[in-house]
Amino acid sequence: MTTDTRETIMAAARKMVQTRGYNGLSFRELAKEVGIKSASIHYHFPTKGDLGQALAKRYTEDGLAYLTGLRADSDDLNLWMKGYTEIFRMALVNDNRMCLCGIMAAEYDDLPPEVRAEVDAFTDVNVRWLSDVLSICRPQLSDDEKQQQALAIYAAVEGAQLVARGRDDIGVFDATVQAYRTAGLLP
Amino acid sequence: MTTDTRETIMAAARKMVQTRGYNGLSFRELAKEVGIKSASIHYHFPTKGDLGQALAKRYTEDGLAYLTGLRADSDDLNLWMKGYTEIFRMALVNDNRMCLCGIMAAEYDDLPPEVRAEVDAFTDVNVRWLSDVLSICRPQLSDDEKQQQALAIYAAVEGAQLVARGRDDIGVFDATVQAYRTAGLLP
DNA sequence: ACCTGAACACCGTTCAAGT
DNA sequence: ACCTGAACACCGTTCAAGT
Repeated sequence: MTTDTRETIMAAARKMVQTRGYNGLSFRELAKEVGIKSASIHYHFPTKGDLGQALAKRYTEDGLAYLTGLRADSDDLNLWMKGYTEIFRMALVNDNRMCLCGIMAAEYDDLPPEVRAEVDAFTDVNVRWLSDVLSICRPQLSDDEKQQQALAIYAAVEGAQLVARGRDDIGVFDATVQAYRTAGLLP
Repeated sequence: MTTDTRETIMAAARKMVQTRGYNGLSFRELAKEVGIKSASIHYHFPTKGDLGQALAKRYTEDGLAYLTGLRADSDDLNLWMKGYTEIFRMALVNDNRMCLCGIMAAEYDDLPPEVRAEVDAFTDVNVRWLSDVLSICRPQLSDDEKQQQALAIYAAVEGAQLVARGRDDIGVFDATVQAYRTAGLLP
């Protein structure tokens, strides 16, 4: 069995960013964890921006695969939305981490352009999926309204995660999402 | 007229943090803007944590004064809530900045304890004020329910700001808040 | 193909020294 | 009371050098 150094780097870096953000990611610390020198990280990812871009791209791909699977595995709307919020919930359960692109969105102005583009792409994937779900359960909405409603759902869930993370209390996340559901913001 | 160096530092630092976060705040850059050497910043704020703490404390005090004023100036619920979301809106209008404590919440794990405590205090002030407003317009709710509803409103608005900031589009913020209002999440 | 040590300009912090 | 230069251990990055 061969361990792919590039993948090892990405796995460790993803965890670091989900905990401390893009600015909090240190090549030297990362190198120590992987067991190589920090200069060697640059062999695999020439700049920190390249690494950030690769992380966000992979994160979005994995998320999209999960969301596509959700819709393929059942046609129960409740399961779909439960599965959607579950991604964000699991990040918190997993060492009180955040959504990779949510935490980097807060650092938006400090992000290299290539990372910024991938953070935007993650938002697009979320909005697109939610918008598709809304097409089914709220067919009376116009495309613009669906798009806007989807963005509102995404924003609210990211906010719930941000606030619950600060409280280090998964109960806050659950109760907040429940409040969204009760209000009818989530279908 | 005397210019208070300490205040000059805080004003410049607040803007930097609202744009690039606590980690993005550089003493050397800050010193350049203020016109002193970076070592001199340490005379006023021994550590970066001290500065961050002072910033968040001041930000919360100013916010609380504004919110208290809102309730004193009218007894129109709509004006209150309009005024509430307006704080977050203005940060975006003002060079696409974020709520000081919202952006620092994303860096929570990297924050010195004294800064963390002030970020928590800001959340508490928001939840308290919203909860008081809910006491008036939703008197049937229990204290726990009001508290939870207030937290959900705060989380949703922070999320709206985070996402709209990434889009650099005040229209996204407005439409998202409107979606919250329509859903009945905001009173 | 993959890794390294050494150097560079950055960072927060400390401290002895200046006025 | 307020500021400074110099030093320290950090940071991302570069590059010539190793295997």
